[in-house]
Amino acid sequence: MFANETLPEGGRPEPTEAEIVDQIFDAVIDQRLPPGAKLSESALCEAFGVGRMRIRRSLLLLASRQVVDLQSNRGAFVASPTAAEAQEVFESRLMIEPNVAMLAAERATETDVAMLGAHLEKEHHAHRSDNRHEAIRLSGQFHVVLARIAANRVMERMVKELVTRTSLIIGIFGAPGTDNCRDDDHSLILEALRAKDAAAASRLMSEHIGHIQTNLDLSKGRPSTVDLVKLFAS
Amino acid sequence: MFANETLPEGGRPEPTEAEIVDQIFDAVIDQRLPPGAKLSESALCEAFGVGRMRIRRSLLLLASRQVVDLQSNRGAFVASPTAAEAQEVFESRLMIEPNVAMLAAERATETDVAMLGAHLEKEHHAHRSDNRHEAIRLSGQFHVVLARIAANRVMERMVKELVTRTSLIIGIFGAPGTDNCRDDDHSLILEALRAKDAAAASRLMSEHIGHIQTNLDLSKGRPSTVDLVKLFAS
DNA sequence: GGGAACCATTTTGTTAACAATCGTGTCAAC
DNA sequence: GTTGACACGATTGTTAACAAAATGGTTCCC
Repeated sequence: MFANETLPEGGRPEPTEAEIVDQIFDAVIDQRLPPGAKLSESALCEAFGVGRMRIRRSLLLLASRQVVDLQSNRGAFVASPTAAEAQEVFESRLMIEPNVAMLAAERATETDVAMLGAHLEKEHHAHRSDNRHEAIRLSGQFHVVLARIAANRVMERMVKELVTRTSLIIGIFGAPGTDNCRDDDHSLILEALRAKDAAAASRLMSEHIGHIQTNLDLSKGRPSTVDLVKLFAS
Repeated sequence: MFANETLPEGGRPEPTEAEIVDQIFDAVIDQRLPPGAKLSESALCEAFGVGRMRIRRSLLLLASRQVVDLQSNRGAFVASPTAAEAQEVFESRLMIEPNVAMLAAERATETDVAMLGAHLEKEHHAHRSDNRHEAIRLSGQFHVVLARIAANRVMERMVKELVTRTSLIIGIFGAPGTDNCRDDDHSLILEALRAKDAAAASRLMSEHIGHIQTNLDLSKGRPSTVDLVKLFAS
């Protein structure tokens, strides 16, 4: 009679922890959830329609991937990477993603290339129609799709985490107007995949990450604990 | 009166989740916990002297790092990587660790080199005294220490996870007698660090991981679900 | 008027009891 | 003697009530 027993009443089928985590990841990537945002348990319970236990597990998983900051007796907050952490994230991306792009170029089937092409098309479309959140989300997702083409789940998880943290970093250290990924770079990488040119894919990815980093000002940062002193001086 | 309120009675000061996770990591690395071992909640509660809640959180964290396998309504088991997963782990290590070694060579202070030297000395000692578990543990730890010298926490966490999973892989696919890391390789890497030769450190690490992989037979593996069919055919 | 202490409310953390599921052993039937 | 079903025990999963901590507002004192 009922398609799913766990439907309370015409609602949705009770998201699992992984789904909750993914949704929060996406919200962080496209900057609907800014760094420092409070993630109160009760609000999340209502938002996802699940019990507190599941929310707490999800928050723990998010914390284990450095996307949320779990403060004792205070609650969960979207992480606010420091300049030092930002440095580490980009350093890691520069270590990992060129190799991922290389692998992807070696392993991409025609189907993969077509899929990535379609993804890029959506990216362009979102850009043209000024759909900012969608554009940012797809732009980050591009890197994850590439990792999926490389067919290495370890790398895929890693890239997803790093892309998400990069969104937070851009939110803190980025110039307000600039995009995080210029999609021209993505187009070039797609071409390298299409040509099965692994070396080019690797090089282009290095440059691409360099471009992202260029648009940041890691010195501006967010108040560390001493900011109050500066404020007091003025 | 009492040094710590949370001492039940002369016991230890209630390990935190991170400590429990670390201890289980260590036990997996030095193969005291073999792949597939059952990790029952009650046993762990008793072992660590903590409540069930903390154990469950720890298991969730371990599962999120692919070190334990959480099966619904059945319990937690130490992970048993498949051949495909093993392939992904080594692929990832080959992407990451040469770069980590490179960074470490660039950034190692004299103190770092001395510390790593001391670590290697302990490694040799454990080998000479046939302390198998200690030798394996230190051997794996070497890679983590290197990542710490590279001063990148993202990479450090990653390396720790990959080293741990490698121990499981060796437990499944490795020849029983062989060591996972030949410490000669480690000595060479230390020399590269001492000489601040980043390129050599990177190359040596690549070769080293290749050596580990050489001692595996990814075809032997453990029965997948289809084994019954093969058995039936014979 | 400003500041500090106090109390109330809200939110998080923990504990314990309950429910559900799985594995195992037993018993009966074929 | 083997196979199937059944029931028991043990272990995991969930829920709900409780305890503790922090935030915010109020009041009192200086």
